[in-house]
Amino acid sequence: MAHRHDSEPNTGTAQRPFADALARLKEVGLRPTRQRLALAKLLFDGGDQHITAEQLHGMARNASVKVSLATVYNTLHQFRDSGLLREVVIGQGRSYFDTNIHDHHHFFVEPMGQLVDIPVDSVEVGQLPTPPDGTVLDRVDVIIRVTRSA
Amino acid sequence: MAHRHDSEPNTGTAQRPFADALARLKEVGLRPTRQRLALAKLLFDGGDQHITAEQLHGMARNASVKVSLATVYNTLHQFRDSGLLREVVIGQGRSYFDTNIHDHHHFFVEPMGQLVDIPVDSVEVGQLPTPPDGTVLDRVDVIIRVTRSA
DNA sequence: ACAGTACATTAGAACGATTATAAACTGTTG
DNA sequence: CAACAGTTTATAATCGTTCTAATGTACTGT
Ligand SMILES: [Mn+2]
Ligand SMILES: [Mn+2]
Ligand SMILES: [Zn+2]
Ligand SMILES: [Zn+2]
Repeated sequence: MAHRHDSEPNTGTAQRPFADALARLKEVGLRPTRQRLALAKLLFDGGDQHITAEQLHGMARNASVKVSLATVYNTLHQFRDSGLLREVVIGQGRSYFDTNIHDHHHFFVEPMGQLVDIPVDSVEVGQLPTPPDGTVLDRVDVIIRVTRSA
Repeated sequence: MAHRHDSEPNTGTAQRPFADALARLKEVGLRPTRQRLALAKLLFDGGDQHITAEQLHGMARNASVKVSLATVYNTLHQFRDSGLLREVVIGQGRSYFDTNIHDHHHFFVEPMGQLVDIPVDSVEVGQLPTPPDGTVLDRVDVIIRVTRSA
């Protein structure tokens, strides 16, 4: 299986943060290298987050993990391709990688570009129109753009 | 007024494509320069379109309109700020400028990145969650990602 | 019409995020 | 351990976009 579903019973990974990184990599068939283990830990320990490549690189540096920006990009893309992460492209040319891989939507707080999750059942999207000829539905993104008001 | 509403009676601009460009610029208080007139014509003559800066620059070149890419960007942004265009940021770092300024949503055909309009009442988005504290709702974008199937 | 001025256009450089390259390194297998 | 495939890395390249500052143009008042 490529990724885990929300409704599956918890297999333990969420509870054992330190052993988890290795298990995740094994599961998707990626070699557990120093860099991937460290990045997996940074990504999956603690709650869900929406993080850019630059930010993750900064977190790594901050945690004294020696890893190049190129590897951060490589790893994020591999994790995305393996279903460990979801990529959210939003704003001008910025990619966020979302550790919440369940079906959900987003608030996008401009202008600083912060993402906030919206549970999928908080938005009633009924009655989808049929896709254009020769195309098949991939995914529905609802982005609620909000701005600072205070 | 900053822009025209869907429900207003047609004031004639849609019917008189050639006189239209000038009228539109006047309406929003932009000087009718050679470049802006030419770009307005390319944008607003004919049906609605979703166009990138590069594409519009290409259309201009193709129509023997001498205009720099910088001016194409400047003009698109001015038109957007004036309410003549809507900007749709989607895909990795690409901006589309949408001549359909009415409230509506989009199919996004990957991987070539074509946009197709969805009338706003074809998608039932009810029951929006309340925005995060200190923020106020700006706009709701529904993007239905589809892929080639044939 | 003309000068004065604010606004607009432009080529080219700069930018920021991302992707490609190709050489050095490391995990795994036998 | 040897051998190989897979991985990491510094660095260059790319892409769309924005900035700069020099030149050109549209409007205003006389
Ligand atoms: Mn699934
Ligand atoms: Mn309106
Ligand atoms: Zn999310
Ligand atoms: Zn549209």
